[in-house]
Amino acid sequence: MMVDDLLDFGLPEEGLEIFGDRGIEELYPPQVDGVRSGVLDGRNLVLAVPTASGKTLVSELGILKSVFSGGRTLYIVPLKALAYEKFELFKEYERYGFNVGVATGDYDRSADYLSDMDVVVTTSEKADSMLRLGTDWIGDVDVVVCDEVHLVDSDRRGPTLEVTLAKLMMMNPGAQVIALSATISNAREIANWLDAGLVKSDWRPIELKEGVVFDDFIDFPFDGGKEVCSDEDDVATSLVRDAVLEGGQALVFTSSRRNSRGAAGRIVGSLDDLLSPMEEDRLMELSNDILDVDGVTEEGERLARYVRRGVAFHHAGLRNTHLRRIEKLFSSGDLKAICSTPTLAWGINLPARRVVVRDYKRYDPNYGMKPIPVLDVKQMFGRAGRPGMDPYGEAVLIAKNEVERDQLIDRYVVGDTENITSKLASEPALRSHVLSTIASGFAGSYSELMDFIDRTFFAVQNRPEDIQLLVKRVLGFLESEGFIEVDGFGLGSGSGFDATAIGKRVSELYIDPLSASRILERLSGRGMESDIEFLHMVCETPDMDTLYMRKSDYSRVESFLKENPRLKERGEMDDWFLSEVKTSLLLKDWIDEEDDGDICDWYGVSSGDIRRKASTAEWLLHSAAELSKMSMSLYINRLRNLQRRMQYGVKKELSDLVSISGIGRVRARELYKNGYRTKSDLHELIDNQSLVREVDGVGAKTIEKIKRELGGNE
DNA sequence: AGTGAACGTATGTAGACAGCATGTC
DNA sequence: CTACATACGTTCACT
Repeated sequence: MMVDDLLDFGLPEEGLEIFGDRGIEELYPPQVDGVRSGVLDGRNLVLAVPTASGKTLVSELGILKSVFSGGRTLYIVPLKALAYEKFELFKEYERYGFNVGVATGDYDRSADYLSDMDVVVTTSEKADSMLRLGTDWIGDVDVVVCDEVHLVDSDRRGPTLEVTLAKLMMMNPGAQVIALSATISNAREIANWLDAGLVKSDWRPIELKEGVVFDDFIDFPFDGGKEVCSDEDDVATSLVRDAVLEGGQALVFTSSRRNSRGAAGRIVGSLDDLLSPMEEDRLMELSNDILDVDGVTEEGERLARYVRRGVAFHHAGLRNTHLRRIEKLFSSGDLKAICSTPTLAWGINLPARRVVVRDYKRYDPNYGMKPIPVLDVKQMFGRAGRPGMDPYGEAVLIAKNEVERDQLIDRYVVGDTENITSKLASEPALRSHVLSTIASGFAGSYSELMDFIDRTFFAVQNRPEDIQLLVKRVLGFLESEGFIEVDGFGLGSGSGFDATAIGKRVSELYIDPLSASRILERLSGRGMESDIEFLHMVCETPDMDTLYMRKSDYSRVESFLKENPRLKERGEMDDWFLSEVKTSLLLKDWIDEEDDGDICDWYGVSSGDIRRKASTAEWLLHSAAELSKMSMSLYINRLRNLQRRMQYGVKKELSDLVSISGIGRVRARELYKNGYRTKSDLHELIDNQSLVREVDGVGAKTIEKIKRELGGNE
C-alpha cells in the first residue's frame, strides 16, 4: 500500500504532506495491517511489532485523523528522553496550526498552557499525576496512545501504567486507544483488556540476523553462519573490531556498570588503526567537551580518555549531559562502539550494525546470577541494523562452550518471549493507587473502587476477588493513617469513603502514602536538631532508593553513628538502616559542598547518581515541608531551607547567589570567596569588568548573563 | 633489587518515574 | 533450583 492510498481510508491530505516530507512513500506491512484494522476509523488497536518497524507512524494516522477534526491526543511514553524525542517529531504538525506540548516531571507546563495543545506527549507518571491534580483537559481526550504497553509487566512502574490507562478510558469512553508494544506472546490479552483489534507481526524493515558466537564462529540458526575475524583475545572486542572493519558500529550490552567500563577499556586501542586523522581530530574535540562537564571524577576522566579513541561506556550513573552526548556521538557515527548496561536497550533508538549481548545473566540478590528475560534480550537485539545505512543487522550472544551455545539459541534466538503479567497486586503500588483513586474522586465507595479495579489489566488476568483482601488491608492502612475516612462501621461492600485533606495532598505530591506516614511521624516527634536527622527522615522513606553498603563503608557509617547517638536510636544496626544512614551522609556531603570526585570515591557512586539522589531528596523535602504546613509542625522553615540547599548542593550562605541563573555551586563558591556574597555585591562586579579575572570559572559570558538577569529584576 | 607472570582471594552487583519553580559548569 | 567478572594481593621464577 502506498501512502497516497491512505486518502481512501480517511487520512486528511495534509497528512500525506507530513509523511511525504519524511520521504515515506510506501507503508510497511504491519502499517498496512494497522490501516486495515481501522486506525483511521477510530478503532482501538494494539500493535505488537518489533522496534523500528514503524509503530509510531500507525499511531500518527489515528492522531492526525483526530486532530484535523478538532480532536486532542495524549501520547504516553515510559521515559522522559522518549517524551522529548516524540515531542520533536510531532512538532512538524505545528506547520498546520496545531499545538504540540510535552509534560514531564522536569519539564512542567501549566495545565492552562497544556489545555491549548492538540497533542501532549507525557510519561505515564506525569499522566497519572495530572489525573490526580484534576487537570480538566485530560477528560477531553479523543486519542490515547500508549507507547511500550508491555511495560505493564514492570514491578515498580507497570501498575501506574495500567491504572492510568484504565482511568483515561473511564473518563473518555469514546476515545480511541492505540497501544504500541514489543512482540509479546500474550498481546491478545492486552488487546482484550483495551477492547482493541490486534496486529501482531515479526516483520522488520531491515534484516536481522540473530545468533550465538562460540570459538570465533557466529551461528545464525536462520541465516547460516559467519567466521569472525578475531585478532583480539577478548571475544567482545573481536566482534566489535570485526564490525567496525566492515564499516559498521557496535553496541555491547553488559550486566553491570563496572563491566561496561571494563568492556570499553578492552576495546579501546583495538580500533586505533581504523580511525582516520579527521575522525581523531573530531574525537579529541568531543573528548574535551566531556572533560569540561566533568573533569573532576575518575570516571569522567576515563570516559573522556575512551571517547578520544572512538569508544564510550554508558550507564545510568553518568551525568545526563554525558548520556545525551554519547548517544548523539554514536548516531552521528563519531563513536564506533558503546558498552552499555541495559539502559540503552530501553531508551531512545540507537541502532548499530552489530549488537553484542556480552552478559545474558544479571545479578539478583535472591538467586545469584539469573538469565535475563527473553524480551530484554530481544529488545537489545532489536537495536541491530540501521535502516537505510546497514545492509542488515547482526545480533549475537556470547557462549563459552557448545552446550551453552545450544541453550542460548534455544532460549533467546528460537524461543518465545515470556507472557507479561499485571503487577497491580503489589502492596506498595496498591496503597498509592487506591489512595489516588479515592482522592481524585474516581471511587467514593468500596463498590466503585472494585468497579474501577475491574477495568484494569489485572482484572483481565485474575478474578478481582483475588485482590480484595489486599485492597481491604490497604484501605485499613490508609484509614488508620488518616488519609481517608470511611463511613459507617468497618469495611463492607457498602461502605463509602473520602480522602482527608492530608490524604489528598499526599496523593498530589505523588509520594508513597507510607513515605508520608513516616514523615508525619518524625515531624510530630520532639526535637529534630541536626541536618542529618532531616536527611535521614527522607532516606528512610520507600521513595528513596538507598545506597548499597560496601564492606569498606561500615567503619565510616558506624563511627558516624557513634558520634550521633540521636540518629543511632532511630534504627537497628542492620544493613537496611546503615544504608539509609550512608545515603543521608552522601546528601549531607552534597549540601556541605564537598567535591564531586571525593563524594564519588567515598560512597562508590557515579557523578550522575549524586544528582539523582539529591533531586529525589529535594522532592521529598518539599513534600515534607508541605505536610509540615498542614500538620502545623515547627519545621517548615528548616525543611524549606534544606530543600533549597539540596537543589544546588550548597551551604546556606550561598543561597542568594545560587538563585541567579548561570550560577551553580562551583561558581557561587568562587564568587563568595572573592567577597561577592549577595546579589547586590554582584552589581560591583558587573560595573567593573576588570575585576572579573579574579574569579575562577566566571568569565565574560557568565557576567553578561548575570547582568541581563539582575538588570531585568531590579 | 626489580620485574612480571601466575595464581588466589575479596568484592560488589540495572534502571529511573514523581513536586515545584525556573535555569548547570 | 541458580554466581559471576574484576580488582587487588601474594607468590615465585627469572633477570
